[in-house]
Amino acid sequence: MTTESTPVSSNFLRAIIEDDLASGKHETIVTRFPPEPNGYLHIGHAKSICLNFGLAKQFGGRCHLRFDDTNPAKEELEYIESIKENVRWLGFEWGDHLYYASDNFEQLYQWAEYLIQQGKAYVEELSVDEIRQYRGTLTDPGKESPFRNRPVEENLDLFRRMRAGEFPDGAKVLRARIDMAAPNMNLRDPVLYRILHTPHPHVGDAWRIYPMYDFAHGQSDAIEGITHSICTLEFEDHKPLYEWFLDNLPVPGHPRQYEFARLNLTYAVMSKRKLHELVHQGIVNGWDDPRMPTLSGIRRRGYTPEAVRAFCERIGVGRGDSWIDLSVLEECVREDLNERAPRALAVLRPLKVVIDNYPVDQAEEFEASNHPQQPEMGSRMITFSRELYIEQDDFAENPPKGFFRMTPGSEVRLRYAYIVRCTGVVKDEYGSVIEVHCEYDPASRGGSAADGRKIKGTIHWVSAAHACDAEIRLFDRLFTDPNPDRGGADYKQFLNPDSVEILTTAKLEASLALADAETRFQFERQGYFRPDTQDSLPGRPVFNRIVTLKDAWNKK
RNA sequence: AGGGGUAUAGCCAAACGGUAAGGCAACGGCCUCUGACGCCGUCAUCUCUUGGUUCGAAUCCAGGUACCCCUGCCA
Repeated sequence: MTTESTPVSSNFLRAIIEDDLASGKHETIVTRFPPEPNGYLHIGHAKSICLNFGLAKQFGGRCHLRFDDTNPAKEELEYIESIKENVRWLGFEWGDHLYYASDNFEQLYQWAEYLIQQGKAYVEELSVDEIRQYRGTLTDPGKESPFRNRPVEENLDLFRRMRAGEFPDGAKVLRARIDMAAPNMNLRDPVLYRILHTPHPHVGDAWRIYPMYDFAHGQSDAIEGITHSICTLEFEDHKPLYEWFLDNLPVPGHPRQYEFARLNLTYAVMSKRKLHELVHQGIVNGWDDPRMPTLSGIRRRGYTPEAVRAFCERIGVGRGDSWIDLSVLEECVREDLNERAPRALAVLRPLKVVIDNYPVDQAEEFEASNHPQQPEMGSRMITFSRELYIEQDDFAENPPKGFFRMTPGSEVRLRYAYIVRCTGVVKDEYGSVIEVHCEYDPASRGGSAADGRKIKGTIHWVSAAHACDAEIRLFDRLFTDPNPDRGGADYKQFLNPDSVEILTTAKLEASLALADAETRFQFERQGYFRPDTQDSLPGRPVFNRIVTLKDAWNKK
């Protein structure tokens, strides 16, 4: 029910599409999100998903979901499923347009033979090392392979035998015959096919040879009728090759590739290799660990798809490297949740309070608004009694200047209940305050003073006898450095040892005991929380902190 | 410098030869039964730099500088 109010601003991709539509170059646009199913999607992918699906939606076109599954050595069914689920969760639909590059393998193979017949591809028998040496360097041209000029028939025969599985992995490859002296390394006779006796997650054991990305991507775009093939900057160098295939093959269309800068987030790592490492070395608890920048992690943490979409719109899109501050993402969830999260009272680190002048056996209920700014969200009753818990941070025996919570001798309001005055404390043998004593003002029932006096501070509380015990997990950034990738140093040295704090003695208002796992709450004065989807149990909830509330006091 | 890119505020980012949008952050102030939310205000005489063209330049031209990407049978 949340509307995304983030204004749609101009960017170079929208401008290109507007021009193409206005000039009549295209009547409708077709984009695609083309993940390789070799890992879980992360927030950087969300940028690409929002761009591709968002652009298609904005301009009345369509967006395909296509698995770029050309390397079975790294790809798995598990990843295919998680990717579909994540895209759906983000709020996008591909309808009938689910594709796999591997569905095009036969066509790609035929095109490879076509290239051979045209004298534009050949079977290479040099070893990996030799190919590397022959390739030359960034500043020196490469040299031609001794196999580069063999007859078409011989190439065809060898290639067919590669397909038939006659040769072991690595024995041969098929290469395009372009230009070993090209300044663009991608044009120095790129490899088109390699031999891989590995079953494929989507097409099973049908193939012994698999096409490389470059030989599959553009042609798949053409087959699907993609008009705008949007990818990240590192593929810009591949564009001449992308064009070369489209120009030299009888493809049914000619998509155009456009590049944008990938998302970088502070206090996070985004490379698949590093995310794999965090998971497989047990540094985090799986791909959906709430501290992970994966969509699964963000989702479990409690972020909403609306917030992630708003984030992707807000950060814009350009062609220069940029690092978005984590706080931008956090602010997006706060904005979303502030609108719609019901409020509740929860004490994370309890400090016992006894209201000495309140009857021992008495309990009374107060009506608490579920959302003070949105009365239509209703209210619930909270129970008050003689013994309560308040937040340890909300009491100070020797308050710093400007502190207006509970402190000996002064008044503070217990939200929705009464105004109380602290009259004394009980300390343990080490001098720590373990219990606070107060007297309440019976004339302030509901929280307002009968004489109209202003009470500066209002704190949250929970009745000791009526509270629900809970575990609460406080997450913080995974790294201590804003750029853990910096300078090639080992990013793991920047792991934040306090990235998660588990509080096992939290006390919640009773209404939270059976909280629905999909409901996000604002625990007043603290932050937004949601029950953990794996570990929360009815009556014994486990809450994840999604994000804190802004805190002008703590900042001082 | 082999090739390809990018330079606008602390972080993103508009502007398409007509006199520097917007968001986040920050900083003041107001409001407040959440130190939240909300509201008001401040925040680039200037667009990496040096020249040039022009009545007029972030936008065009020339030369510098900085940073990013490319030598996988990965994508």
